[in-house]
Amino acid sequence: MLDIKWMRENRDALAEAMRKLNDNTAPWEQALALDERRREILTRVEALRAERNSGSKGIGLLMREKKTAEANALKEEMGRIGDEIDGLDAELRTVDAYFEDAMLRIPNIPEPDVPVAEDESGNQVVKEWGTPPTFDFEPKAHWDLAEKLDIIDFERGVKIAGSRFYVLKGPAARLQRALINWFLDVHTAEHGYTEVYPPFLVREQAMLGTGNLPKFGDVLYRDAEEDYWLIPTAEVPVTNLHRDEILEAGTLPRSYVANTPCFRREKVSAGKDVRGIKRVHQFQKVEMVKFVEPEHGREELEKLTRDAEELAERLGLPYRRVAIATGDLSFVAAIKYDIELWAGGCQEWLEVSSCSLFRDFQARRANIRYRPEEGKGTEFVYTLNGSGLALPRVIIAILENYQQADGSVVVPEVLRPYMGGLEVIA
RNA sequence: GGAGGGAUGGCCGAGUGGACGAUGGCGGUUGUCUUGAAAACAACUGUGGCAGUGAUGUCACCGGGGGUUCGAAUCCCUCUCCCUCCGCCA
Repeated sequence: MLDIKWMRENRDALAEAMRKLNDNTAPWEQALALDERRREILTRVEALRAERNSGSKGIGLLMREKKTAEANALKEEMGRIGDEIDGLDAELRTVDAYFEDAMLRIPNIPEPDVPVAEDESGNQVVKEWGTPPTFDFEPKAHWDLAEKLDIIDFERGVKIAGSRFYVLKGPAARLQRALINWFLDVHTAEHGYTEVYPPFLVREQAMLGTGNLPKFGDVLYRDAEEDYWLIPTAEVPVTNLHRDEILEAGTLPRSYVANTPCFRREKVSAGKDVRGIKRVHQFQKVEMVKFVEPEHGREELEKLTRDAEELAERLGLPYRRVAIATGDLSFVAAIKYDIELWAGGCQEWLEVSSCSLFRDFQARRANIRYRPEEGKGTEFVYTLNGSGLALPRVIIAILENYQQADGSVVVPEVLRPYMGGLEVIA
């Protein structure tokens, strides 16, 4: 959520930002109009309340002095004011509801250095690491490799749960577990993150806090009878750890890492990427989340992004960092880098991490504040997050890049201690 | 799932319709005293909205939402969470 005061005072900058985002649907003009109307009513209703408050006190005094007739006359007058307040209150409530809803549907403002473009065609590769492997044979896609090795069971996944579900088996299941454990060990032991195990089902309020609702309910799974939503990423429960809290400045930055399943309806992309495990309804992901002071936002984004990239480097997987353009930026992000791994079989760059700075956008929604050491009062924290990393696509990259002519797959060295010393999946 | 009890400021805890944004204690900040510290004493010590350049004024907030009333922390309804007992269960 944006700061309404800032919106009032920077109407032009706001309009310019929405233009850059290529978003014609954001109800920012409605929000500003509703805000004006809201304040108008508020001023009037509060003046009436002040009048009624002092009148009511007067009634109390008169009653004590047994001046019943005067008290009754005053009661009648206050009753009339009360009716007027009720009328304005009802109007205020309606205006407020529309105002809140509009505010929740306005996207974040991009950072000044985000590439400006209408859509993803403006995304910029800002860094490349490693060399895509070359093969002296025809490299296979992971679905072929996995089927031959009998380590991913696509058919039974579909039998049990439908399309876009899969079963990891034997060495593939263990490879995923090895990756998760190694990721968590690196982040906690070397990068200063605290591991958490959060709920995978959350209340609507939590989804509103991170910005997944109200706009993106169509990609979420939910309980039909109760207020439970399945998390699409650990970002949701972990960011909400500190909802409605005031953190002491000395305890910032706070860095958390969590390994959770992620559930996504992937409704928008039906028919796309149906083969393999590139786009699925359920997958495991290790997610990093930070709460920081505003002045350290950008610096922490760089650190977070490096924390993710380092994993790819140590796995020996070629990757590139992509700066996402304004028109392709997610609703909540002020700036976002995607990390994409090269997959030598299907010859594609696969997004395995999105590292974002949200500034105070999520913190305003979730009411996460801190007390600055200097000065008084409270400020909203800045939140950040990024995957480190999403499992299925890392598995794809390992299978495809480390494949050998006979269809076997070499296990990256850093993972061998986590695989019981296994060197080759054959 | 059934029955009952509860939720008050950073923490503990009082308050059952009228001067209560809320007694008191703890904690915190500042000051006095002291060479310094402790102790003692004193003052201050919640969050946010609106109007105003400002001093300031005003409104809201006693778990969330709604209602009754001239007036609600206090009465009623509802939701959430916590506790006790019963049932069930990895």
